[in-house]
Amino acid sequence: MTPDPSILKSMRMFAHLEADALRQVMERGQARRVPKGTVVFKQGVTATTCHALVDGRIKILQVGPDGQQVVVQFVGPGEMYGTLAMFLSGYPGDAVAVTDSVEVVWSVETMRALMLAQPQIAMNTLAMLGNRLEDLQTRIRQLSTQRVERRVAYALLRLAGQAGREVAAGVEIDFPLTRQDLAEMTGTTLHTVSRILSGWEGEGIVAGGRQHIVVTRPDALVALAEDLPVRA
Amino acid sequence: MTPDPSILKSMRMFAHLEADALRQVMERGQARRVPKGTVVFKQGVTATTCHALVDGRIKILQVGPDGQQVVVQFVGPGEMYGTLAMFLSGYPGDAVAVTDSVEVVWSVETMRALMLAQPQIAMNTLAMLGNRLEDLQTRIRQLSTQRVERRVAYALLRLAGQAGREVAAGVEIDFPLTRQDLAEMTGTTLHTVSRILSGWEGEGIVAGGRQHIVVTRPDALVALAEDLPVRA
DNA sequence: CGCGTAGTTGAGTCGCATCAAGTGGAGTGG
DNA sequence: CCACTCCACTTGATGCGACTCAACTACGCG
Repeated sequence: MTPDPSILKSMRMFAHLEADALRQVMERGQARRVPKGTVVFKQGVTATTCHALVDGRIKILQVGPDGQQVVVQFVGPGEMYGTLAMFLSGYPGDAVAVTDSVEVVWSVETMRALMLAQPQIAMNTLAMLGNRLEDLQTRIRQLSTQRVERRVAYALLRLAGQAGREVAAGVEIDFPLTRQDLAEMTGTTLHTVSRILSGWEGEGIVAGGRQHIVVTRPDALVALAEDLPVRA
Repeated sequence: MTPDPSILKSMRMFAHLEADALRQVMERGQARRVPKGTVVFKQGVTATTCHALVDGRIKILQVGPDGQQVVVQFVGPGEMYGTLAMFLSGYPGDAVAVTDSVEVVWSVETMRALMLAQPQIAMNTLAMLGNRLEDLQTRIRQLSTQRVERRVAYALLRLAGQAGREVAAGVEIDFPLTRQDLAEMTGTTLHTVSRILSGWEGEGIVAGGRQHIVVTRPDALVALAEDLPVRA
C-alpha cells in the first residue's frame, strides 16, 4: 500500500539519475503516512533518517536554550528534509506535520551509500543546500535591516508562492498557518503580526480567518515587501 | 613561487582522500597572493572559481537592493569559500581580503570534475555546508529573539575562538575589525556597538583601539552571551 | 601637518515588545 | 443539540531598547 512514490522522479535531489539508479533509490526507501501533529524528528537527536515529503506539509522549527522558537521553513511535497543532519551531530530542528502527510524515509547509512555510489545525488544535495543557504542569508539580511511589516509581507509572498492555491478571491495559503507561525518566521510577536494583518485586511490586501490566510492583492504585498509606494 | 599549499592536506574539504587523489587536487589548483582590500569576487556574478584560503583573512558580505550590508562570515586559513556558488546562479556575496592573503583557486569545472571523480570531496563539502547552515540558523534565532548586547557578545566570542591570538592581556582578534563590521555581523548600528564596547571597556571585559579588539575577560563575555549573571 | 576614516557620546524619537483584557469560532462532551 | 472550554486571534495602553540625528575627537597615513 505504498502511496505512489513516483514523485521522487521529479525531485531535484534525484535529478539526472539513470533509470535503474533511480529505481534502486526508490526501492531502498520506506513510504509511510504521517498524521497531522506528528513529530517526525526532534532537534539534537542523532540523525538516523532522511526524509522526502510526498504529500502534505511539514514545519521545521528551531528552539533555543530558553525555549524561544523560530520557524526555519515549511516543507512541501517533493522536498527533502532532515538530510542535513546526516552531516551534523544531530537534527538541526524539530519537524512537525502541520497537515496529514505522506513521506518516504531512508536510513542515513543507506543514503550515504547511495551518495557515494551515485555522486550525482550528492551534487544535487549540494545544490539544494546551496539554495537553502542563500535563502537563510537573505533572511538574515532582512532581519538585520528591515522593518517588521516588510518582513511579514515578504514571508507571506514566499508562502503564497510555494504553498499558494488560486481561489476566486486571490491566492490562498493551502495549509493551516497561525499568526504565531508567521511571527516565528519573521522574528516578531504574534501581536505585531495580528496588528499588521488587521491593517492589511482593512486595506483589502489580505483576507483571513483562523489559521487561514488569502492574499487578495499580491501586487500590494510586493510593493510593501520592496518598499515601493502602494498605489490604491 | 607557490606558497606552501600543503595546508590543503589538513582541510576538511579534502579529508579522507587517498594520497594521489589529494596530489591531483593540489596540482589542479592555482596558488596566488591577494593583497589587502582586493575584491576576490562580487555578489551575483556567475561563478567561475572556487577558493581555499591558505593565509590571511577574507570577509564575505551580502548587500541588499538598497545597499544595506551584512557580514556573512570571516574566512580564515584552511577554509573554503565561494564553493557554494558552483551550485547557484552567482556568488551569494562579495569577498574582500581584510589582510594580505594567500589562496588557492580552482575553476568551477575542475572542482566539479574532482567531485564527481571523488565523491568524498562532495560529501566533505556537504558536511561543511551543513555546519554553515546550522550556524546561519542559530544566527537567525538570535536575531529574532535576543537583545543586541547578547548578540555582540556572542559574535565577539566566536571571533575570539576562530581568529583569537593569546596575548598577555587576554585574547586578541588577529585581524582589523571595525565597529561597523561588528554591527553588520550582529544586525545593529556602529553607534550601538560603540556604546556597548565602551561599556564593556569600563568594566574591564574588553580593551581595544582602532580596528583592534582584545577580550580580557572571556568568562564575562560568555556570561553575557548566555544571559547569566556576570560576577565581578 | 592635514585630511580622511574610525570611533565616541549626547539628545530625541519611535517601532515594537510587553503587559493586559477581552472576543469569537471550533471542537467536545453531556 | 446545546453549553462549555479551549485556543487563535484582536486590540488597547505603556515602556523602553535601539535607531536616528548630530557634533565632536583622535588616530594613522600620505
